[in-house]
Amino acid sequence: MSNYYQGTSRHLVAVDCVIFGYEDDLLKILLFPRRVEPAQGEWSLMGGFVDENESIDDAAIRVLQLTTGLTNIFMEQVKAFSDPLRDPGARVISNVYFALIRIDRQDTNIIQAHGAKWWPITQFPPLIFDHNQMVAVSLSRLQMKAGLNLIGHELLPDFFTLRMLRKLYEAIFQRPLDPGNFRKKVLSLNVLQKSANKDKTHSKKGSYFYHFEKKEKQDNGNFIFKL
Amino acid sequence: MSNYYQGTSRHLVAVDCVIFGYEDDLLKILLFPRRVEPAQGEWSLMGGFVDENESIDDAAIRVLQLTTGLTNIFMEQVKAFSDPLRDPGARVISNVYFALIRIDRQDTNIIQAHGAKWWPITQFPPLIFDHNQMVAVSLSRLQMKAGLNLIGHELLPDFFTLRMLRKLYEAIFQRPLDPGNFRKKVLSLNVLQKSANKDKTHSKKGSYFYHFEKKEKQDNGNFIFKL
DNA sequence: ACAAAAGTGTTTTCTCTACACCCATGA
DNA sequence: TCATGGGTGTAGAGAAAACACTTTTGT
Repeated sequence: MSNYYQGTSRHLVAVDCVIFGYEDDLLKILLFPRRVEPAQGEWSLMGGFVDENESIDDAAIRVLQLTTGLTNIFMEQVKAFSDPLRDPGARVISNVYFALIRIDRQDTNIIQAHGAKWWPITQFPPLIFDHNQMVAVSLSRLQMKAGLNLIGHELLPDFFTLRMLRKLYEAIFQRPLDPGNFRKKVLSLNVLQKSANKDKTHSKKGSYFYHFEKKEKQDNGNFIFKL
Repeated sequence: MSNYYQGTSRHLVAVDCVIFGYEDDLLKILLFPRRVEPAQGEWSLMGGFVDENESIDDAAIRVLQLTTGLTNIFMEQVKAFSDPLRDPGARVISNVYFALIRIDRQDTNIIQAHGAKWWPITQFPPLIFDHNQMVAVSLSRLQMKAGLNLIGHELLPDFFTLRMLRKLYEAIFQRPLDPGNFRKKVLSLNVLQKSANKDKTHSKKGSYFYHFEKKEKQDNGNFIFKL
């Protein structure tokens, strides 16, 4: 084997996770007070370093598991942030992931042990380093994904009303959507199954709960919503 | 400053570039015979390691400059490939970029000095490691981008016919496009300026040359073509 | 009875698509 | 004049948007 690889720089490589959740009709992100210097105590995304023998995907999965107690989370690589000066503590190349989790399923103890807090995407404190930018890029990636596929499975409880799904999309795209048109569009995709029960908390009439059909015949390739 | 960053693994970080060009009505990629072991002599993307004090963007720009002689190239980060075993020579995390260059502007000497060769995207030799996958992901990213913005500025000569632009899109999406509809759609974007000259090589009547207007008022946010 | 949200239907507008058809010109 | 690609026009399908209207039920 050659020594081609010798004499070249080696880098600290990290992952940072933009963790999205949905609660109280609001799209939220999970933020943590940073435990170490520099910028100790300030709000940041949760991250961690990539180990010798794991892929960065695996590193992100590990970080998510440690911070939320959840496995099998939907998650997608966003992009790498690599300005040599982005982290004043050291030269760290960070790979950003966005994750979608169901807040109702998280392990509250683990979350609290980290001092983590859910913040609305429309109103969260300033973040360290380039983490604000990471959130912004992740949100637009989430919008892109939500326009391509019907998400909700990843963010809502098993059973949800069309109102909830619409509110979720309104939170993601940050604009109101016509209830009637939304309903027609979503149901035309034939991936939702109506249940027998109704949610009566928001209206006298009540709205039916739906849930996602088992086998995902998704990836229709067409856009659901204009962005 | 804390020693939080100590004791963590350091990694070789590389960039690999999927270089797209357009020639003879074909979308092509630029491939290189690998100069070092392992897999010496086999076809691969051009890549290089990220130095201590450069961003990975800068590393990609540097690699592009070294291999094509071009600066100021359009280029976009695609994703990181990080399987610990992806490179049998060492554990290397590679960030893939796709670049769009005008073949007519490249520095032929530099290209030839590397033994590089342009291959049609529809027919190129097997590549080393996970480079085939890198090309596949980059192509679909290119399709996404071409559907969002009108590209062509990055791949075509300054003056081009609508035929050329259409052929480019046909090459990118790998399907025929209706000439009349394509013309109407593209011209409705109001970013092309008709010139006085005609190209008579493809028809007796000749087709006008167009060029992109100076100030890009692009990013209309809407899709140009269904994917 | 009424208010309020769930749910349905209708109308208008816009875009995509297919395809017919005219135009210009070199051979 | 005729074949060929350039360029224009048009009719139909389908989707999106706007919005009127009906249903249900707790208060």
